[in-house]
Amino acid sequence: MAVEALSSYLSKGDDASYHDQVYDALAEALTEGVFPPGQSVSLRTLAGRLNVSPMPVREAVRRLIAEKALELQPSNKRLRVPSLSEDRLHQLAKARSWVEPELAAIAAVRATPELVDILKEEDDTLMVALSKGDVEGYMKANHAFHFQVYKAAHADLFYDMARTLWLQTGPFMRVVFNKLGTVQLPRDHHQELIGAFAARDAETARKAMAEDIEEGMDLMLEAVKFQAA
Amino acid sequence: MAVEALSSYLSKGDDASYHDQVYDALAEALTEGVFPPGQSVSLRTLAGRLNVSPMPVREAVRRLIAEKALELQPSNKRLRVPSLSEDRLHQLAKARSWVEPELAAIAAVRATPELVDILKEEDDTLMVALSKGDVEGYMKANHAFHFQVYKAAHADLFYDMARTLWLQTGPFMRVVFNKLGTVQLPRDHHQELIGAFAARDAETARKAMAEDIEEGMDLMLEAVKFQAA
DNA sequence: CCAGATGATGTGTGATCACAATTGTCGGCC
DNA sequence: GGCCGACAATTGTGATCACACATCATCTGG
Repeated sequence: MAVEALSSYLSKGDDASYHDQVYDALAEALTEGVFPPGQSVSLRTLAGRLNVSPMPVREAVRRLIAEKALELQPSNKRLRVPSLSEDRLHQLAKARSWVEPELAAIAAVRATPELVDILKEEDDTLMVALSKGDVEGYMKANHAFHFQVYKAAHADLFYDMARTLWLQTGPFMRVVFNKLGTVQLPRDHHQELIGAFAARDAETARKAMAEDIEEGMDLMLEAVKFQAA
Repeated sequence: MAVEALSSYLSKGDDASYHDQVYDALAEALTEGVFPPGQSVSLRTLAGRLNVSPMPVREAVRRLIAEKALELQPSNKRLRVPSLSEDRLHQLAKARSWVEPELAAIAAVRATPELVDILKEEDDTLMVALSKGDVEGYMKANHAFHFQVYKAAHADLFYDMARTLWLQTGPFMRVVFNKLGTVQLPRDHHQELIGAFAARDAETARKAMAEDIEEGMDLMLEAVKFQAA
């Protein structure tokens, strides 16, 4: 079970507070889809896996609940990784299709040659994972690529919105991509994006990012419709 | 000091958990601008004012920090109501100008005659507050009006995004509007909005909401520029 | 052999205590 | 009279305990 490997997500020797470290660990695990939707978790179990008392876990989890990355089931009040309804996934797609192209446009005009180089590297490791059929590696690299872009925009509010949206899509995305296999994964628009960044062309960057996201989310929307039937 | 009246925000006799009640109380107080930006607060003080132990307050506050409605100062790690930079306010304006018209458009096609009646009533109380020069009453009524619309959209994700954005703008809005007085407050587009709802016209509703928000946020942007000088 | 009651376990929630760090406040000194 | 240092109060963080409730296992009675 995935939960056991959690402690590897803990940043070691950090001077940040425990609940921040726990939050980071859980957030990363969630966006990378370590937890499948519907997975139930518990404070004490997580605390045990992370070698901390339940206290910091409570605060980290409270924050994740606020970001809809976790939920308390109304019936038993027990903790769980949320499943996505078709309606909610549709809203997520719309929201992502607005914020993330916006971030790409902002980042493009501020792009530096260094950033372009970093993006090329990230995209290389992504392609390697793809060719090896490594879904986990693909998701990790894809996440790294996108957020390298978003960080470069220096737009905190939008950045956090994107982060929250990925937090919600992560678990479901992992399930879908696992089922599809890397062969059917969307041919991403990262090359167009890198080109737009090199040229500092905001509108091309915006459009490339929009297409990248829409294709990915379309896959998930199809999957959720299929699952409903 | 505003903090003292906090207990009136607590929903009495509710069977919800304490931290939820505390959260609701603080959230409402923040969106209505009871706390000025920069105001420092403390867990034990809030707990005392709300007649609960510090424990539920910690969880409520943790959630509000996640939503950027409160912040921990990096230096002291002490709790504070955040101030808005011009850049952040700009992002808030952009985000609100996207989500809230979206919500209005969705709600418009689902509009019922009952909703239209409710909106008319809310708008009446808003106008009364305006004519009396009652800034607090205006903000309360305006908040109620908008979220009556957003609730009708039945789009949870967008709704929560709007809620979070209001949470962040609330404290600053109160300061600005207090300085301006109700005379200079933006002539809202609520009548157009109500008309669009009666006709179930999504695009007119979207445009009216967009203009409503942009005018309000423009006032705040001017204020923040003035304050910077 | 199976169904229903009963105890054991695990759950989130809240209270209380301990601790290190920061802030605020007095008193005394120059 | 104004500044500085020691002491007291307050802060957020974490750990531990208690409790009500839900879930699950076991055992008993038919």
